[in-house]
Amino acid sequence: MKNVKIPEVAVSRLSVYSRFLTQIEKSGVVRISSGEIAAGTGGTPAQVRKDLAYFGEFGTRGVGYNVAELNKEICNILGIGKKWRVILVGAGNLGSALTQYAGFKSRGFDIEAVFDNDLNKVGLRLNDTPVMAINRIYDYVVENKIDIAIIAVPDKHAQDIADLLVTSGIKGILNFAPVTLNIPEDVQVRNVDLAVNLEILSFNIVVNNKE
Amino acid sequence: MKNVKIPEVAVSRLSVYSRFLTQIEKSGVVRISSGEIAAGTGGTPAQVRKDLAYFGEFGTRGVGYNVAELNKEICNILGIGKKWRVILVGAGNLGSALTQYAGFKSRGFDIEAVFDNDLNKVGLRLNDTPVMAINRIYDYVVENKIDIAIIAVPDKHAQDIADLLVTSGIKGILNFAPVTLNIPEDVQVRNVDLAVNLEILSFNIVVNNKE
DNA sequence: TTTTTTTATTATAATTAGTAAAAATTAGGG
DNA sequence: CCCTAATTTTTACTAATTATAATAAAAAAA
Repeated sequence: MKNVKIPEVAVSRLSVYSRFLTQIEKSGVVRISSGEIAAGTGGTPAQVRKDLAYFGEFGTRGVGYNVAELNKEICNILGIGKKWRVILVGAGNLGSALTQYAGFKSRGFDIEAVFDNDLNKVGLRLNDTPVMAINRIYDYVVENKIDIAIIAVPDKHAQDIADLLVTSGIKGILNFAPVTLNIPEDVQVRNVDLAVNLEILSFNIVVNNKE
Repeated sequence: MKNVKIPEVAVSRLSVYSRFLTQIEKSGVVRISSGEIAAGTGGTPAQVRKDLAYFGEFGTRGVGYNVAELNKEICNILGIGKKWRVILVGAGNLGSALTQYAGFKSRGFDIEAVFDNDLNKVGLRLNDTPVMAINRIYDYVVENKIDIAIIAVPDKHAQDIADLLVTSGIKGILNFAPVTLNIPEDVQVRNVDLAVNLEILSFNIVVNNKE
């Protein structure tokens, strides 16, 4: 493996390229140029090529890229299709939305169990996914070798859940609680803060109107 | 206003600082240093200071920052407390979760109406927010001077909704549909792609395990 | 064969982050 | 009450990262 650090923004763009390519592939297009990828994903051709160049040579000069082939490569790079084992903690509104979210399943991230501390929910199914008690997380993760956990619990419980998950050997956490989690370095974390996005938008609107 | 471009990552960090300060303020802390802010938000002291320095001098040398004062400044910078008028398009699972999302309301972003094309939902209330028909969006945005719209509709409808919103004079769009929207430059857009985050996580796990 | 298209690679520029030095404030000791 | 030491921000500078542009190479078309 190449020993250059890959910028995280580049990785996130790869993900977007892949989504675009999947869509394009369905519509029967076989070959595509960096310019077309850029147009479809809101970037520049140079950046598309640069992002891909981090990982290898996937195109043919004078021709472009083979859609299916390139998409396969990107999926490999991103670790999609590895059949990650994923659980969700928190069966609230957001949790419920996430179990339904088509974008997860279609990309190989299938939530197989939901955990909640509300005993009225335990034993039921949330959009066809079984709901279990929080105190069963540890055993479940260990026994089923769960890779990734999605945290969608209220702020104040997030760190406790995270600690529990870390102890049980989870590899990655996607955190929707708007708090900064304290997690050991070898466990990967991504924070999705919905309010932050709205606030950046707000800032941009204000700046834009001032100019 | 200063004429230096502010990095978007800096803005997003400001948002996180503010959230942290709000929390700290509640617990009665009056003064705080950049180091403490960094520790609480997962950054470095230098970066905290740098981010703040883009906008002015908020601290006192040898002392630190006044928690309440600094938070107020950041909120001003981000445009929080401006009482943005926000609507949501799409009353599905995700939409439902978003109307409930505490992080929005507590930061001044109160969703005042929801729009959906399912006539069975129209006229009802989604978590206390009225649901209206899609074809009323234009008039509603114009008449009520709506600032921001949140798009939480299926992919294939997202661009149409966006076009409609743009025509009606919206200032900003928070897009949850995993597609690249075509929007004029003077309208601000933020894309929140949940699957992308999971894929970056996946990539990081793979890379981490290889090392 | 020559021109056009398009990628890969290298080089340059721009942006962003980090470091170190300077300045200001507080607090303690003489 | 003044001086010194400790703390912490501000500012200027340096380093690292990321993006853009330019160039070279390969393939296809004319």
